[in-house]
Amino acid sequence: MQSQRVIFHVDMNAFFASVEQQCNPHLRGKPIVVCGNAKLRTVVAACSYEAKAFGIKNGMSIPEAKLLCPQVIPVGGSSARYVFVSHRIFEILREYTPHVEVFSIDEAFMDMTHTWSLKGHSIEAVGRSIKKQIVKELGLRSSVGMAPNKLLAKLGSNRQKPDGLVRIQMGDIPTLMARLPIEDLCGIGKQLKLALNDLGIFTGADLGAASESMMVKRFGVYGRKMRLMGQGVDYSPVVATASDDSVKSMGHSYTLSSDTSNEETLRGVLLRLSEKVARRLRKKSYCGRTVSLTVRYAGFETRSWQQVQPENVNSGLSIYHAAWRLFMRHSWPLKYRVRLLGVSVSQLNREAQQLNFLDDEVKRRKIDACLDTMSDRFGEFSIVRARALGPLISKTHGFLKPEIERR
DNA sequence: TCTGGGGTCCTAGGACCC
DNA sequence: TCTGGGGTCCTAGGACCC
Repeated sequence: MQSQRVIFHVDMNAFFASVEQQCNPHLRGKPIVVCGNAKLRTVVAACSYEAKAFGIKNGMSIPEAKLLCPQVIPVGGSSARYVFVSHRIFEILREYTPHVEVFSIDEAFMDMTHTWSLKGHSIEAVGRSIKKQIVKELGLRSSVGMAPNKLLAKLGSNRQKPDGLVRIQMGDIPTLMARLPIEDLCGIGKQLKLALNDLGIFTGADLGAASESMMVKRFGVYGRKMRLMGQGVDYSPVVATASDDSVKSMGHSYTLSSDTSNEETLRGVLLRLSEKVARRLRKKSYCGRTVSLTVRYAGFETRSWQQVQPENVNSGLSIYHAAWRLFMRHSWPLKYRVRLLGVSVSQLNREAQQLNFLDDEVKRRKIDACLDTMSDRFGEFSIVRARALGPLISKTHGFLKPEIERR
């Protein structure tokens, strides 16, 4: 019975920006935005509440943010730091229940059905206790939503920010849905909102009252699911996240500092991305069978192609060769200059990469192992294949340059 | 808006096999 | 070969999330 479940959703407030402010006291109380290298084409990944007050939002370009708030401070993000803090947060949550589903780097669902009464005298008291512990240990504020299912728990944590604590019960649903814009429901984005609005559906209540056959006809199985969302119904279980085994793909992409059709530059970027993906795969003892290439052109048109490889790959060179083949087959000769390149590997598995250890294969593995050791010791890309230096030669593409100069 | 980077899941058509 | 139907894999693209 879903009405008997007790689900929490814990959502960190302005996570990256708060971590930065916590680590750098001089940033506290100031409007900051966390972004990639501010000199390149980047967008706001997170902004402090002081920045939000100026109307700055995630996804905005830096010039746009500066227009709204000239004194805004762009801060280059440090993902290792966020991952570290994130792990600690989830450890805290696991002290309350083993059923913790990691939803993103700063969010998790918890099934507290059988454990809340062991941890406090009321459901709200347990929520408060979690928030308090995160502040005490990490100095970070969070919002906690408590409800009979994941959909409503997430809605709850979103309703009060920062530092929220909101419980939604079955009896609250009619009032809540009557005024809730459909786009506030997790799973309804820009396109679905437009399509639903076209059908005269604007609130959660509209959605819940829509005809099921019409919804299924228009949206397929997801139509049925959305209609239930409008009724506040969600049967999906909290699936405890097993540390790394749930990963389905690993990839990296890079937006060039300016659009280019220079083959050497493109090859260099692709090789570096491939090495980066390969290194991550090896670090987690993964290899994968499918290599995908994403190309975004100057006009922002984005295409992707993939190919299953004859055998599992986790070496930078084999990923690069596969990606370059896809590029040559589908995107060469270029009609437009290239804005972004992305490489990813999917169909991951942990089986032995290759059975026949040919001489070349042994050599390749030695080189990879050596690259990994060097990168671990001296930082990523302290050592790279010569081809990856391609962009370094051209001054207009600062891909590797900042990395090298830092040393 | 001169528009990042990391993912997930779903769909639909074609190839291929039985 | 003027041919059915089901199952599975592969590929491309779209929508969503943070």
